[in-house]
Amino acid sequence: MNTAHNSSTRQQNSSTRQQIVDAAERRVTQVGFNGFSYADIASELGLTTASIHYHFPAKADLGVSLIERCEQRLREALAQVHRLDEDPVAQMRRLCAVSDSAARAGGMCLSGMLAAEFATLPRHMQERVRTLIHLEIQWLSSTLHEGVAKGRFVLKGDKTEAAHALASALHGAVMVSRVHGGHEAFKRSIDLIIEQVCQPVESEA
Amino acid sequence: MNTAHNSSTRQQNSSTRQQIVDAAERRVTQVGFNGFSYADIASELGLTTASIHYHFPAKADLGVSLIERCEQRLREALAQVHRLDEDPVAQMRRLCAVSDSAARAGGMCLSGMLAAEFATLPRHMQERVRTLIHLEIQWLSSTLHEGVAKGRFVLKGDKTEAAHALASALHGAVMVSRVHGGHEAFKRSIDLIIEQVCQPVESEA
DNA sequence: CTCAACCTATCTACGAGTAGGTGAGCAATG
DNA sequence: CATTGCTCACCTACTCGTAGATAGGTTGAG
Repeated sequence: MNTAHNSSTRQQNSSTRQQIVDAAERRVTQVGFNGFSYADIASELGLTTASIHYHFPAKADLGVSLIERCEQRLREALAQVHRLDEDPVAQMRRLCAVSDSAARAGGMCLSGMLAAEFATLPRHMQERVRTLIHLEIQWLSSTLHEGVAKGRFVLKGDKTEAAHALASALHGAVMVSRVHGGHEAFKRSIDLIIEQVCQPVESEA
Repeated sequence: MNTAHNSSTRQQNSSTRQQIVDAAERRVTQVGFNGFSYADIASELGLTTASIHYHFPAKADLGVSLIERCEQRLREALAQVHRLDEDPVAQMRRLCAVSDSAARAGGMCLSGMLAAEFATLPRHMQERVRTLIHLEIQWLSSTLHEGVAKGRFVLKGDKTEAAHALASALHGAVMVSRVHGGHEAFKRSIDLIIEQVCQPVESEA
């Protein structure tokens, strides 16, 4: 279940801590950061709230860890993409897949949910949310640049603006489709948006 | 202070009740339905929480009133549009203006925020949120139909799908831009999306 | 023996909701 | 036309539950 041999730096036990963050992430995507309590996670994991406070003294600490992990995953995926020189259209599909799994589960992306809750979040979390969303848009933007350069996308205007619009559409589609239309509507929406905004040139049939 | 002469049907005093709903709406668009308390509204209006409970026994009642009022405004606007046979491109701009004012204020649309909070809302509110979003999409859809018929939009695919995508993009743009890019980014995003998805034919210069 | 990783027990706060009271305004009636 | 009675709109003063957080004890592995 747990492949970590802790051979690396330190990070103590990590199993329980990991599970807490996992559970918190699931909750956030479903009910938001303010929608769950330590008690919820504790009962799910068979712990007490005090034990969670041991790992994350304040809820904001848990929130920050959550975002940082998500951000790190994004950076790693981004590095992977650059290392493998992955096809831009495939990159785009990969990024959409994140939203897609969120939509399939009837939840939202971490970043989207936290953007909605933004005004109620602790300062530290707000800054992290900003950088997380910024990173998403950067990814989209660089994918578009690369895709246009390689002739895989057709796109006249500014790439950063298009990236911003695509990120908006993705997060919006997840949000809207979970109350109206469901996962099918989500897929049709983003297919349409991607098609219209950056006109991907599929490899061929 | 109170301009109501109660000469009409009934609806009792309505002034305070109105103010409560107004205050609640402002709060919801900024911090969400779960982000404010009766105490917040009470102190803003110089009342006690008990007084608000008098008008809205449970918070869910306030929430439902909130949504119903919003829905009614939408229906009225829709009726107005049909009565005046307003230009489809102008209709589209009008609907965008709602999101625009929300984005300008750094908040979200009522429907968008409630969609994000969906899983934590009382059942009664959930149903209303569904119909509200449904109505928005219907409006967009009929506007697109009409616009295409009148040659004001260029749009090949299914209108309902495009409407869904547009609604998603609008709500997403409001949500994303308030944590990254601000109002300017919002405007650029929706301009781009509208342009790409339905290619409005402007009257002329 | 020490320390990480839990636990029990408790505190404080705040939020939703309730109970019951007050006073202004109006309506009917003796 | 003054009295009685009712209701609306608000109040004070709570209850009850829950959430975040703390203090300090226990356990088990190295």
